[in-house]
Amino acid sequence: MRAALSERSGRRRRSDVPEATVARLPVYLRALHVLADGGSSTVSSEALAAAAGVGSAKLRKDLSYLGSYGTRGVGYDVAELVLHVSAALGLGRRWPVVLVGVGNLGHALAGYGGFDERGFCVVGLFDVDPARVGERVGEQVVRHLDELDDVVHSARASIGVITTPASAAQDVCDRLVAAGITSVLNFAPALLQVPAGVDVRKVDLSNELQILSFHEHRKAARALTGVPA
Amino acid sequence: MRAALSERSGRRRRSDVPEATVARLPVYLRALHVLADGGSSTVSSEALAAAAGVGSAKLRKDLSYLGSYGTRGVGYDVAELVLHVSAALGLGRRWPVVLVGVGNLGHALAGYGGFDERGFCVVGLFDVDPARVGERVGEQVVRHLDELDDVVHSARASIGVITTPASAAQDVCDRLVAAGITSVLNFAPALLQVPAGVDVRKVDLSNELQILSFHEHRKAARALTGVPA
DNA sequence: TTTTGTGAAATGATTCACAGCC
DNA sequence: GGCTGTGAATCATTTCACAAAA
Repeated sequence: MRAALSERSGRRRRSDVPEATVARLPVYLRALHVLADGGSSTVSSEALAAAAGVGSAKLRKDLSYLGSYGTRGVGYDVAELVLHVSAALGLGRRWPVVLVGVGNLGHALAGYGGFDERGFCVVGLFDVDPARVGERVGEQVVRHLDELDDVVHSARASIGVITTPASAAQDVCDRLVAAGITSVLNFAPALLQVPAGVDVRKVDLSNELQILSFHEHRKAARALTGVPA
Repeated sequence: MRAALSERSGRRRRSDVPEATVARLPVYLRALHVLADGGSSTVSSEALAAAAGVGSAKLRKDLSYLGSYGTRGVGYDVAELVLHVSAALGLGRRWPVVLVGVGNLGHALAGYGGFDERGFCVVGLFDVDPARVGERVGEQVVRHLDELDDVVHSARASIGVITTPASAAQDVCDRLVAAGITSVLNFAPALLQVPAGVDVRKVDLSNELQILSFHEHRKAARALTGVPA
């Protein structure tokens, strides 16, 4: 028996897009920008799908969750589709982002130019190491983590990036959430515990390498077992 | 009409693990190491699942693809399971890795300690910028990209990491593949074209942020539309 | 009694294939 | 004639729920 949600419908609502589709929208958006820069004004699902590295049927179905923005017999208007995909991704505004942990990786990410071009801007860099506090990185000066609340509130930031060692990640995450952050991008190799309503995505270098090594291993085994192709 | 593969069976073979499961094995492995370091010698699927952030049924089914390594009524032997999961991931050996593009991000990754602890070792750093060639980073000296073939062959590397700008990524990828690399981890925001038999995984900061902004946007919309919980 | 391992059911994602529109 | 949008079919993944083992 479940608490009565306002309709336990199996039907998909107009505004909820499958997770798998959401994860591909940024890819489509980037492909669209490339096409626009290349001078295309319209594009077929076939061509856009090729540029994005997916099948055309998948692309069309993905876009259909956002609305019906193509023209049969013609294709999609590139500029128009950029707007619709951007809107779906919430890129009508610029999102302020705070980053905690200004070590090697934090430095690299803070210096990454793509931030501003893609709808985000770094409004605060934080660390606990006194040797790093005060250092200038890009447009920002590294602040002590104690100033997190002030910055998150005054910049109205809701997205935080964690680039600390694993041992500090949960504590930092708790402080981010306490300050009002509701989306976290975690580069630390640690599982983060967060309250409901907070989204976490994780990026982990060694996980990715281990997934590749699984496949390498399998390929090597195949070669030995004598599978020709 | 398809070329006759040696049996077009719908049945899953003993040694092929679903992709979704493969992607979780590194997570389980890390959780197991944490448990081992904490002194646990056995663990139940419930406890390991909690440590890994998944449901216990999913964990058990995932592990069941590797074999039957638990004891009913007891759980899994931590040390033994570490060995089995490591073996499945192909971590019985150390994988040599080459990295191309020693900018901000390349520097950061090259300096990342976790490499060696997790079954990998960097055997070559490459760049085309003469200003960077010769620079010492960690244990390695940055080489010119022209030396790629030599190093890949002599170190028998099969995994390559790309941390160049997007504009160089495809060319670098082609050179990696030509040198014999068959697994690529791509940090450049570009779609890579590779021949069959080569695996590519992509990590993209702005994609991740845009996925988060999608959800932030939706949360904000929900709040306005007056959804209480 | 406790906990695994796993068929079977349920859910989610992808692909097919074509009606409908330009 | 060409291409989108989308039901229906297929395929993949997750969850359920319980028999079997220790």
